[in-house]
Amino acid sequence: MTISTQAPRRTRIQQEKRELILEAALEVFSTNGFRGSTIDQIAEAAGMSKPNLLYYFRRKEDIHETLMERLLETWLAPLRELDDIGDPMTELRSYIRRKLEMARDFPRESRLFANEILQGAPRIMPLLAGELKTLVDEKAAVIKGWMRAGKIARTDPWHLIFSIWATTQHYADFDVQVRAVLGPNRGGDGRFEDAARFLEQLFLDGLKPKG
Amino acid sequence: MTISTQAPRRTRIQQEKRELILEAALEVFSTNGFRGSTIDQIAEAAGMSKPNLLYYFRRKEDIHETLMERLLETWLAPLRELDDIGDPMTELRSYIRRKLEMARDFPRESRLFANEILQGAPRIMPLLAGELKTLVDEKAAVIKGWMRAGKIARTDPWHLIFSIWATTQHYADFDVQVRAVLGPNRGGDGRFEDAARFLEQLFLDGLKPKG
DNA sequence: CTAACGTTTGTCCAATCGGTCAAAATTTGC
DNA sequence: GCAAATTTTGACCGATTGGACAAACGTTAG
Repeated sequence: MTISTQAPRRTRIQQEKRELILEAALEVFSTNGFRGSTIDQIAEAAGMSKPNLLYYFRRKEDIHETLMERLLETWLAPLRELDDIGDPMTELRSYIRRKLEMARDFPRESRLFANEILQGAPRIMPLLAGELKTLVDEKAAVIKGWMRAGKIARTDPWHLIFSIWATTQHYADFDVQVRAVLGPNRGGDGRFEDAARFLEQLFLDGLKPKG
Repeated sequence: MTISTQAPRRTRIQQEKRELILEAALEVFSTNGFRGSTIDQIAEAAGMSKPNLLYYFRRKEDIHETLMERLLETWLAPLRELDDIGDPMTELRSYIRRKLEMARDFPRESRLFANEILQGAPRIMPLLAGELKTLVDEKAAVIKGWMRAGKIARTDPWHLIFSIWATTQHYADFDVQVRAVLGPNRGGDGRFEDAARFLEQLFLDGLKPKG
C-alpha cells in the first residue's frame, strides 16, 4: 500500500483551478517531457499567471507528481481487468482492444508515461519495480495457467504482455509517424479500426498462411 | 535525394573532436530530449569546455541535426534489406531479428528517435512524410505481393511493419520498465533472447493453441 | 625558428528558468 | 454590508540557459 495522503480541504476554486492546471500540464509535459517543460508554458496553457499557478502547486515537480499518480491508476486498469475466469482468448482480445482504445482516447497520458520511462523513470522507478511488477507477475501467472490448460499456445507471458503494451501504445506515442507513413487517406480516423483488426489477427493466428 | 551537403574540409583534430561531441550528445539527448538537454551537459560528457564545444558546433541544434541525419540512415537499413526475392517468412523473421539486435546494440539511438517522435517530430517531419513513407510504401507492396501469392496470411502490411517496429523498439525505449518488471533474474542479459523467441512465435503462429 | 593557422579558455551577455513576496483584488461566511 | 479568508498580480531574485568574443595557447609548414 502507498502512504495514505490525506487529501487536504479544498475550496471550490482550488479544485477547479487545480484541474485546469493539471489539464494544461498534461498537454505540456506529454510533448516536452519534464525538463523540457517550463512553468510559464503550463501557466499560459492554463490561462493564468505563473505566480498564480504556483499558488496552487508550490513546485513544478508537484504538478508532475500529481499527474503521474493519477496516470498509473487509470493506466493499469485494463490489465487489472484481465480475468482468470473468462475464456482466455476472449480475455486477451478484449485486453488488447481496451489498451488500443486508451491509446486512441488518452494519447497524451500515454506520451507522458513514455516520456518518463524514456528518461529512465527517475520519478516512478519504485512504482515500476513494486506495484507494476507485482501486477504483471500476477497476470503472468494467470496466463501461464491458461497455457498449462492448453487454452492458448505456450510462450513467455511477460513478453506477451510487453508486446501488447508496445503494439497498442505505439499508436499514441508514435502517432505522428504513423500518420505520416499512412498518409492522408489511410491515416485518417479509420486507422485505429485498421490497427484493431490487424492486431487481433496477429495475436490470434500470426502470419503463417492458412493451410 | 537529399540536398548534397558538400562536407567541409576538416583537420584531424576537428574530425576527432566532432565525433567525441556527437557521442556525448547522443548520450545526453537520448535521455533528456532536445529541450531537456544543455550544452554544458554535453560539453562535460565530452570532456571539454562549453566555448570549445561551440567552436565545433555553432549551435545546439546543429549537433542534434547532425545526429538525426546519421541516425535515419542506419535506422532504416534493416527495412531496406527486406528482400523481394527471398522466402517471405524467412525474410520477415530476419527483419524482426535485425530490428531486435538494433534495439539491443543501439538503444540510445532508438531513444533519440523516440524522443523526437514523441515531441511531434518537429525537426524530422519532412523526412517521415518523404523518405520514410516512400520506403515503407515500397516494402508494403512487396509484402502485399507475398500475400497475394499465398506465402503469408493476408493482413495489413503497414500495420504489420508498425507492429514490428513497436515490439522490437520497446526493448530499447522502455528498457527501464522491462528490466523492472522482469526483475533481476529474468531481466538479465538473456532478456533479448527470450524476446527473440517470443516474437518469432508471435509473428509466426500467434497465440492460438496448436490444434 | 617563426609566422600562420588552428584550438582552447575565461569572461561576459541577454534571455529564461524556478520560485518568492508583499500588496492588491476578490470571494466568502456571517 | 463587512471583516476575514482566499485568490491574483507585478515586481523581483539568484541560478541557469544558449551563445559571443577576444585573448591565450598549440600545432604545423616552410
